[in-house]
Amino acid sequence: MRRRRATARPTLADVALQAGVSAITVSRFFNAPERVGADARGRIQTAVEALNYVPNLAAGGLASAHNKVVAMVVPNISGPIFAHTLQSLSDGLSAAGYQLLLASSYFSLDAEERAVRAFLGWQPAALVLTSRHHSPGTERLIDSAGIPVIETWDLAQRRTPLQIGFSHRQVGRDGVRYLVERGYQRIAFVHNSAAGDISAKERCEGYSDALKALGRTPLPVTPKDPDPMAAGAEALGMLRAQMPAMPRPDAVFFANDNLACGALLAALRQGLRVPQDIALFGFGDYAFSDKLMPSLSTIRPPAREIGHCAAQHILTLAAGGQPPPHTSLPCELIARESA
Amino acid sequence: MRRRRATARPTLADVALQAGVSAITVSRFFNAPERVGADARGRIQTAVEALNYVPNLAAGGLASAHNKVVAMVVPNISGPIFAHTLQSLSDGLSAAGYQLLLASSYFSLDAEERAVRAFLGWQPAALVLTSRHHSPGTERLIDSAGIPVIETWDLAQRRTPLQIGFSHRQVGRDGVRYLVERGYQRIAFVHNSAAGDISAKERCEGYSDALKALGRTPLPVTPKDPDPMAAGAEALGMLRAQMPAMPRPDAVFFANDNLACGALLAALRQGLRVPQDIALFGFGDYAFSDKLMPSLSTIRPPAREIGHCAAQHILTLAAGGQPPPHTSLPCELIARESA
DNA sequence: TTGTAAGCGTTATCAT
DNA sequence: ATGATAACGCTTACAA
Repeated sequence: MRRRRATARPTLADVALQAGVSAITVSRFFNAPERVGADARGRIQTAVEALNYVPNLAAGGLASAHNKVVAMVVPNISGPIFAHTLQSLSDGLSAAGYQLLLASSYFSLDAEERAVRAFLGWQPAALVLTSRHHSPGTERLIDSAGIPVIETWDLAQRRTPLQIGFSHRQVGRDGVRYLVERGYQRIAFVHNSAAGDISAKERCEGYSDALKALGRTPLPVTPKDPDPMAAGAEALGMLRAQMPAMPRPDAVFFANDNLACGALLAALRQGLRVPQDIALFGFGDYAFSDKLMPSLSTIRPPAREIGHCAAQHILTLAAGGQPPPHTSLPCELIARESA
Repeated sequence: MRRRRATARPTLADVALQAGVSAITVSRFFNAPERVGADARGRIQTAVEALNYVPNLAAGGLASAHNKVVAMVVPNISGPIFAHTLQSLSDGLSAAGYQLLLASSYFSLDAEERAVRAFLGWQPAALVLTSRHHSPGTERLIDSAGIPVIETWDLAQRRTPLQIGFSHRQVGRDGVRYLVERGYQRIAFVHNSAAGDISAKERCEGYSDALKALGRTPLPVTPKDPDPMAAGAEALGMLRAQMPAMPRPDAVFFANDNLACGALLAALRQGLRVPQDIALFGFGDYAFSDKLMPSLSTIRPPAREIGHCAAQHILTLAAGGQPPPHTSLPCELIARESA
């Protein structure tokens, strides 16, 4: 049959011919140089440079069933925090010659499933997901994937997948404890349900648990606006408009810093003093959070650390090692001016 | 020779066997379903679901020399702006079934070259780069790559690669014109050379050109601190410490909003009024820029639009079309409070 | 240290 | 509409 080489790119065979060795020796030159004789090595090096040869990784992966690719699904790439995890994961992997395949789910379990299905086709060395909540289809794919799966940004005892993250419930509890210690009496929680962010719901549950344990009544608020900044402002309005019989909250815990920021700017526009009239507390420690005036008190998740740790785990697995199934990385409570 | 199937994953042949057709028919089921008979289609569908079959894309790409992957190199993933381009590129491509391979260069031409070399091994459908400045090695790789290359975030008449972006020199000129129209007399430019960001240098050149055209003297300042916020504060100090014989600048144009933000916060700490005592102007329109008080006047680059346009170009190319070689996307000057 | 042969899972080509 | 066969470019297994 006629050859059907699509590109004019040189192959291993071309390099071998030019260097006067066999193809397998050129293959070894790339994968185990120490097993190639010094003068063969020199001739191969020359040929590679002359031809501008780049190994075809798809072919290599097919032959070895071992692709140097890692796939990650994040809720969104351009968000203020997941990008840090991506960055550190990418850095840790590229140092070891791995490539990163990326997709975003926008907090949609269906989109996540589509991305996972597509990724599996590349037989990646590992699959990194965000959160531990998936569709049944995703679960099925993962189970039959035959490749390591790492769930990040979350932590709960669970079976197969490796987990690297923290407890969102604990974040809710920690925020409440901080606000209570500061003397705040009526603490509300604002949670933008529009996002479909299950982890945010868990932070809210932690908040509720902590308040109930103190004998206080949780006050969850769910604004409707899809834009988080606008939703924050909306929530502030809802809380200020409470029935007069019911005393207004003196502190508000937000599911993320975008919501908190929207509320903070709205509060300032309305002439409210923060934190004297109302204290505001966030989650995420976004880039703007320390630049607001007053600066935003918040909880910083270990975004970079998660990516770094995931990269280490993957390299450990590739080396035949066995990383710990659950890695708990601490969040950091950052006390600033707003609460 | 003994089989060496590494994974237990089902293959096309397994599906074919179960569906009672040949492998090539199953291949058609995925790539051209309309060319498969209705009842064969039904049996194949059943078999695919029963086996949880996912096609091996590396094998398909090898056979067809046509991988549904696009590779992109950005200076950094977690930066405030490139993430938007990544996000829109990823969205545009994943809708068409393409995957995104990602690497970051940290403004290092060598790191870019390494990433390009690794990417080329995947024979991607297209290679998307940031800026038009590359190492000679990268140029060589690109030339012999045989795949479309798109340079983004930059624009200058040039040969092979497609370009999608804007003129950084023009950004420098536009900023100057705005500040001059506002009546500022002595306009400095702050540029953190530590970043190795060639595009920022071009913005500085545009600034210099514009001032010279007006018969004024450019006043470029290059702080040393590697941290951009700190560098902005440092630059402010340098400018305030000018010789008394030389009047202090009344406006400062920063190469990016991080620098401007650092200067803004430092100015407020020093009791300076912005913009009355000193006007500050940035570039990038980062997430915090409209939240500062005073809010930061800046120029917004078409980050999302670039990614979207790149995705369109790639799909056009894949369909055999010929996208325009140079696409100019406008920046938007955003007049806020700081200048 | 180096080579030969077979096979990885898919698609292009040609045939029916 | 469906199939047989030969590639695609590389690596494993075994041999020398």
